Amino acid sequence: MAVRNVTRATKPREETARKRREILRAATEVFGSKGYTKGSLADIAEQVGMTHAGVLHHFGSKDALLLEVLVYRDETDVEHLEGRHIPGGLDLFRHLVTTARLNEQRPGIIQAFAVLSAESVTDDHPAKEFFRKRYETLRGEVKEALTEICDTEDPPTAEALDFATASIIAVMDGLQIQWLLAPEQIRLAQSSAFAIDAILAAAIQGHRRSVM
Amino acid sequence: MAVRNVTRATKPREETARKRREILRAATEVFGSKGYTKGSLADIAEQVGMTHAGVLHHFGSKDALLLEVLVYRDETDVEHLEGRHIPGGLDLFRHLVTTARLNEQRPGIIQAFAVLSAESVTDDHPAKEFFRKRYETLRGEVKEALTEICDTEDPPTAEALDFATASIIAVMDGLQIQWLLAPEQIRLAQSSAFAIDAILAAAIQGHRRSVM
DNA sequence: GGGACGTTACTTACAAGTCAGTAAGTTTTG
DNA sequence: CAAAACTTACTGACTTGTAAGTAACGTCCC
Repeated sequence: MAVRNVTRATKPREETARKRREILRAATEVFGSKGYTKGSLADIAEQVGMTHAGVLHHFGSKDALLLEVLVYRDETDVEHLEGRHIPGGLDLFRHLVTTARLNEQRPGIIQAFAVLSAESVTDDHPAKEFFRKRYETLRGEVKEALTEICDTEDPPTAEALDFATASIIAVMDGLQIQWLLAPEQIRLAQSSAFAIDAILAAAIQGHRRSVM
Repeated sequence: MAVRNVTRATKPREETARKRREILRAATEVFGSKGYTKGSLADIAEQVGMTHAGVLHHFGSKDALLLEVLVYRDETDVEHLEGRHIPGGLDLFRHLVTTARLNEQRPGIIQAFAVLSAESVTDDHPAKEFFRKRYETLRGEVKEALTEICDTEDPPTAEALDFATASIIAVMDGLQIQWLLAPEQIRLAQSSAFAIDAILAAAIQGHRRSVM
C-alpha cells in the first residue's frame, strides 16, 4: 500500500534536496573560513548563486542553518566506513587515525569543526549544546573501546580511564589547530597516531614508570 | 644626568596606565565570553565606564587592542614564576601542569585564549600571526626540554621528538575546550598531567611496545 | 604661587557600512 | 491551481572608526 502524502500537495523535489546540500556545503566552507559570527548569509548565498533571503527560505534562520551544517558534516564523516557505524576496540583508534589522515586532504572541514567547536564555548552560542553532546558521545565511545582493549586482570583505575579518554580526543583537536596554522610543520595523522599510541600504552600498562 | 623628555610635554600619567590595564582586563573578559568578532568595543567600554570612542582613544583600533590583550596576558601568565622565565627540562612540564591547575581557577582567561586561538585560523584574522609565532615558540621550548630529558644513549628519532612536542601542546589546548564545555566532567590539570606523562614516556623509552 | 598653554582624556555626534530577518510579489513546477 | 522557490525591497539594530568639542591636568615661566 502506497503512502498517500496528505500534508503537502507536492512531494519534496529532488532538486530542492540537492540545492539544500549545496547550501550546506557552502555554509561549511564559509563558517570554516570566517567563523560563524563573521560568516554571513550573503557570503553563503553568493556561493550557490542566490540571495541571502533564498537561503533563509530553506533553513529559516542562521542558527538553524548552522545546526544542520553540523549534523550534515557528522553524517558525511562516517560515510567512508562500511556499515556506517563506528567500530569498537582497537579499530576505533585506527579509525580515528584514518579520519585524521583523510582530513589532511580536506582542510576546509577540519577548519569548520575546529573553529566552530571553540566558538561554541562562548555565551549563548547556538552550537554549544551540539558540541557538548558531541564530546560526551565521543568520550563514551572512546572510553568503551578503551575498556575493551585493556580487559586484562590488571585494569586501569576509573580515573586513569577518564583521563586517557579525554586526552585522546583533546590531542586530536589540539593538533588540528596547530596544523591549520602551520600545515607544513605539523604531521597531523602521524602525530595523532603517536599520541594515541602513547596514551593507550600508559592507560593499559598503567601505574608504573611515571616520568613526572 | 636626568633624561629630558623632548617628544612629549607632559610625562605619561600613572592613572592612564591603570585605565589601560583596566580596559585590557575588560577586553580579555569580553573577547573570552563572546569571541573577538562578536565582542564589541561598546561592550568593553561599558565595563570600564566610558564610551567606545574612549577605548579607541587609548588603543587606536579594535585589532590593536586585541594584540595588546594577547601580549598582556602572555606576560601575566609567567608572573607567578620566580625569575619570570620559563624553566627547562622536567621543570618545564611541571610548569605546564601547574599552569593548568592555576587556570582551573580562572576560566575567563582560559576561555579567551582557547576561543581566540581557534578564531585566529580564520581568514585574515588579526591574531593569526601572533598565534602562529606563539605556537612556534612554545614548540621550540617544549622540544628543547624534551631533548634535555631523554639525553640517553638511546635518543628518540627526530620525528618522534616533533610528534611528542606538538602532541603535548595539543592535548592541553584540547582539554581546555572540553573542560570549558563540561567543567564538572573534566579534570583539567590531572588529565593534562596524565597525557604529558604518557607522551613523555613514549618519547623517552621510544620504539618498543606499540599498541596500534 | 599663579597664570598661560599645550597635551591628554575623554564625550557627543556622525559617517558608512553590514547584518539577520520579514513582507510582499513573481516565477516555476508538480 | 496551489504550493514551492525564489527575488526585491526594506527595516532596525549594530558595527568600527572619525571629527570636533570640552574639561582636566602637567609643565614652564615669571
